Amino acid sequence: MAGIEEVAQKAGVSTATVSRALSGRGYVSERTRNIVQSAASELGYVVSSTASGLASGRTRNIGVVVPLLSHWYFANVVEGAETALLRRGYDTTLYNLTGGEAERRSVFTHFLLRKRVDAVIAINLELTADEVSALHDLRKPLVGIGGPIPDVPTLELDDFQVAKLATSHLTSLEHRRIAHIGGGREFDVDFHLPTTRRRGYESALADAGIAIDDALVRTADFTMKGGYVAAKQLLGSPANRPTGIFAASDDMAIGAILAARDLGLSVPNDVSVVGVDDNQQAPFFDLTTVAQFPKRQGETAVDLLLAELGESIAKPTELTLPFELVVRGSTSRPQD
Amino acid sequence: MAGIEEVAQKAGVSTATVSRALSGRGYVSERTRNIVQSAASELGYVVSSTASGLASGRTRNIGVVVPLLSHWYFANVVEGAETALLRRGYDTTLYNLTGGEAERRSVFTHFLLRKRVDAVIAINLELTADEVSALHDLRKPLVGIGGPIPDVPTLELDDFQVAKLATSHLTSLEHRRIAHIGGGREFDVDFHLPTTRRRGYESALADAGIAIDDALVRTADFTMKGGYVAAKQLLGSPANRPTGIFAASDDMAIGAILAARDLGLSVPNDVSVVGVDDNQQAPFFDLTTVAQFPKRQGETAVDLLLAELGESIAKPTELTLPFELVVRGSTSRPQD
DNA sequence: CTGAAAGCGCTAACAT
DNA sequence: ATGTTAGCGCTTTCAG
Repeated sequence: MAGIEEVAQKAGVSTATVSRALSGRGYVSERTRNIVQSAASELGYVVSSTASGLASGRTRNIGVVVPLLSHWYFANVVEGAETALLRRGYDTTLYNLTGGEAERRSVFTHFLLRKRVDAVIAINLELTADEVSALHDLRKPLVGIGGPIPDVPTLELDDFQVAKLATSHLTSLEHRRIAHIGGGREFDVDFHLPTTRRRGYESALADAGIAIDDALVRTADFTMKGGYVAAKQLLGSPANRPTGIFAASDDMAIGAILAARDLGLSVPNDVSVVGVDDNQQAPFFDLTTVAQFPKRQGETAVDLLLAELGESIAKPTELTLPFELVVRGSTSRPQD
Repeated sequence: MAGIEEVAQKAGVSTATVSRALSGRGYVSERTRNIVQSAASELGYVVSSTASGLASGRTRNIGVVVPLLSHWYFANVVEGAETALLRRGYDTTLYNLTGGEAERRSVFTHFLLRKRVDAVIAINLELTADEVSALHDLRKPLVGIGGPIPDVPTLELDDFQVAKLATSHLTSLEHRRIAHIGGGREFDVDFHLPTTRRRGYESALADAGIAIDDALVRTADFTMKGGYVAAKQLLGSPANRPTGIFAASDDMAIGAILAARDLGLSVPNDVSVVGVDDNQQAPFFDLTTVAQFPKRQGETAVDLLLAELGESIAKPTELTLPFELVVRGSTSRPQD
């Protein structure tokens, strides 16, 4: 375990120069840098992050906080962020808040404050003013993904437009009876995603001159099963069966497709289905959906954060996340 | 940002005592400890992990290395590990190796060596002797999940018995024509999981006096689509259609169920299907499967590791991971 | 059981 | 462009 001293000796320079050569801060001649770098790699020298962190106040470690790692979306955001960070020489320290209020509090009052991280990415978390200011007091930059947090730059998906796009796809195919499977009230905490998506759906209907029919709106829990159950209700009703369904997630949309099949209805001939996400299963089920790009979201958050930390990175100016309609085989004009 | 000095002052003791009181190492009287603790919490003092790490050589941070975070299994193992670590006051630093050989090398020759972590959990990675000894030279304990690594304690699932259990479930229901959808050669690197599961399948058949028929063995890529395609082949063949299918993962098993449906075959009446994993979708598809418990696997790895680090934790003695047959509606006696 | 003081290994003025 | 040196904020001997 060689130390900086040995590298300095071997390279015939001072430890300060070694530090400068290896970290890239301060002036070092090309020549010296090369000498130092080869000395370091010959000795297998790697800086001690604790020593460097103590001396400089920078750890090259970013905290990433998620509500539930085992969910497709979060795992992908984290994966994207981790990859981008690693490429820049940063470590990723993960905080998964599945353990309830006490765990969340301990993360924010203890773990994030012990100066292990230079900055924090908060995914889909509505941070309290206290949580934000504790971090700001420590001069830790903070960026959010998924919804507005006061005083924090946040990457947001325009859920209204996403829903409107999905629904408009159906109206443009001349569907008139379009159902919506959205999220229940229990998912409306934090950033009101279910309500916003529902409003987008309604707006698209309004644009097409279609009256809103509450009987065509169901709520579920974002799972396949929830979508299945809701779709059974919608499609089983003898009168007024919808010819199109907009589900607020791919999982629910896939549930709806399976429900249609079980009722002997053909997708898309009898009923068209659109989802949101473009998750792993969407291509297999040939699902038309509005894609969002969680990995890229993680990368963008990293760019934003590192730019704030003063790394030479073009700071993303657009904080609105991209989305895109992916048309596959689950939608078509209504039959007859 | 109070420092240890201020806490010491407020509590009327030396910084050494504060350190001992807060870290729990060394003797401190009950009374003093209480005084120190309240002084610390009143001041909002949290130790600086860099300073503490530099002075003590311990970071209270564990590195977790996975091949692909966005996969159900890995996300769950990491989630289990993170939860267990957080409870013990440890941070989790994540390394996701999706970026290929260069990334892997940089993680092992650089990131893991800069003394940011006290120990490493390697999930489903066949570490080279060099990788292992680099870590051992730094006195970093290492535990593996998923396959044997020389000189490293590793939690292993007995894939042979898992496959045998799944297949025996079918033979015990008196199926005689049992197909297997396994993993292809490209998944046989690292720990030879596909081969081992196939041997378990064959062993169960042998026990039941059933001859092995290569026409009933297909390989796929562990996805729904792969399972679907393989099952279509198996179930579409006019002669010799199997009455049971053992798929080496739930995703492939679900693909097989969907293939059967598309052929107009009923599950389980015309064909029974068993998977491995008990993943999130398994209950919805009413899939009989051999469950493994990734979250618990992560927790067990943490217990093993922290015991090696000298934390007061009962060291798990059983390094073989539990599994369990979960019988749902996708299997029954063959009809006729 | 507690205090004094010497580092832990590096970085960042400051000087040259 | 490089060297000198004083810390960074703790932990841990060693004394008492």
